[in-house]
Amino acid sequence: MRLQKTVSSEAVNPAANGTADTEGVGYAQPSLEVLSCKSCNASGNCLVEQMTIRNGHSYQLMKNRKVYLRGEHMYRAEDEADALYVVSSGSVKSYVIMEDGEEQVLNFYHTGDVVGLDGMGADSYISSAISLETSTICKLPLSNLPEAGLGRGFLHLVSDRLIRDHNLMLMLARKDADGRMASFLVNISKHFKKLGQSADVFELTMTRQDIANYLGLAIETVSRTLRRFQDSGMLVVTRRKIQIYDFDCLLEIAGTQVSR
Amino acid sequence: MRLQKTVSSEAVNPAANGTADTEGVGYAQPSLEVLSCKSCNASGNCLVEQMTIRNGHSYQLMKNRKVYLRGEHMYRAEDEADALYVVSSGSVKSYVIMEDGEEQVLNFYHTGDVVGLDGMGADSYISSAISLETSTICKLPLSNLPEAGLGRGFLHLVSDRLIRDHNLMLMLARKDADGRMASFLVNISKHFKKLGQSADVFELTMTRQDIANYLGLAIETVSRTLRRFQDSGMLVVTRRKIQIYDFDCLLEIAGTQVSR
DNA sequence: CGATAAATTGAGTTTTGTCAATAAAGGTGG
DNA sequence: CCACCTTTATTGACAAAACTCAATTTATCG
Repeated sequence: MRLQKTVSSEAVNPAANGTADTEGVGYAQPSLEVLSCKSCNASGNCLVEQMTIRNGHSYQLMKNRKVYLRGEHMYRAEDEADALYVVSSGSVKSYVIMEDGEEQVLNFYHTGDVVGLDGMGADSYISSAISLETSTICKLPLSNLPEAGLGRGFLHLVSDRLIRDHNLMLMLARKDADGRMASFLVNISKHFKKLGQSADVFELTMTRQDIANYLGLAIETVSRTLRRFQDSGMLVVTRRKIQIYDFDCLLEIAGTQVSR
Repeated sequence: MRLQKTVSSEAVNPAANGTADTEGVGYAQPSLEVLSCKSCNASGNCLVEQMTIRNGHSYQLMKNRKVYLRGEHMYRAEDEADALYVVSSGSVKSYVIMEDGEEQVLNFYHTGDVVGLDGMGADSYISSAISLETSTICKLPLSNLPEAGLGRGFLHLVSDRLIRDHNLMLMLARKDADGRMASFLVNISKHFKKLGQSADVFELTMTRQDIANYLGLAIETVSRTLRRFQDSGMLVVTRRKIQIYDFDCLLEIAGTQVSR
């Protein structure tokens, strides 16, 4: 095997165990006012909002809002695939566990992203989704979908995800460690910028191990790459905090992106 | 850059130039009998068939059947995204061209596969699709879609594609050259088996360069890996013809797959 | 049959993974 | 509130896998 083996963070992270994520802990019960998509962090960026708002289903969507603590799962592989999840705030990791117990991170999701698309049209999920921090998540039952939201917005949602996946494939197939790391940072930075948050200073919510796993690198390579980026002066890393000083340079190292 | 650079096959392949693929060359004009999805090579495996047949749209789908010669494009990046394409027979490659003129192969498509999903919901395609051999392709105009086929079958179609992409991501992120090559062969073999064709003897329709590019390897590594597989006795390679003798061994080398 | 493209093979180098040791951070309980 | 323990991250030395360059062989196409 070419890469360092990793065990599932599920087995490691204490927060992932216990009953916390199987009970109704953290349910928000806000007033109708608050339930409007307009007041959501993701408003304007939430694709499901665009998808549903025309059909007057936004209220129902928001009513299923829930707070997930770090380590709590939205769903696990083999679970019945009965819903999509929209990240209202916070961040989520999706992953699969391989036969030998190794974990492969498939994607990270931030505010406005839709999680669980790969479960649609089938009985069960093939991946698992876990919250990386205290996150607010809107649950959209799939049973409501066919009638509610399969319009142009939904097609956009799907193709958008496909394109993001293609971007990752391109990154894994053709970029070296520097290129992968730079792409990763650039994508996160762009996302924050789109949300109106700081694009230059942000906190990573995933471990180095998660990043390495996602980028197909060894954890040591992630460490060393970040250090070299810092030594060259284009950013400063303080544990999980990233402070970008030369975004253009990062962009150049990142190279080609597949996007609209 | 970690990997060997490659130029677009479009610029190299003489069949890709000229007017052949912009005119109506190769249009099949069969009788209504032949137009039934039942008589199609992909029947029973064509997801769009499942998607449309209930709605009585199969006739319209088949009417747009066309033969593409090797090197002819279904669409190119930047083209208006106005249709999905179903491979009735033959094979197709989708790819993007990067800034520096390098090509990245995103996927290979065979009988029954749907090409062009990433163009949905947007104005234009971000990738290009080119026929690798003489292929028969059904065109499904997107303008017919919203009314025609957005049922359960379509959701399955989409999630199936997402899962295949995840499988590729997992392969690129965690497998060495042997694992990638074995996965590649196993997937193709399984597909042929599903179609009722030979799973042990088949012809690859893509160049070594395409394979290397798709798997994120150098072309020399592909050559050497195939040779080692042959030396170990598990298969025989004769140029593009593959004869598999020990499928189980190949499966073991391939390792974990993400699938239903 | 000649020219171009595709594929193979060998030699050498580089990137990145592996192993191992250490340091820093964060949480827990006395 | 501090000490301890676990988790996370960093750093160095070495090994291995894969890339690059170069030369050659084998197909393919006009």
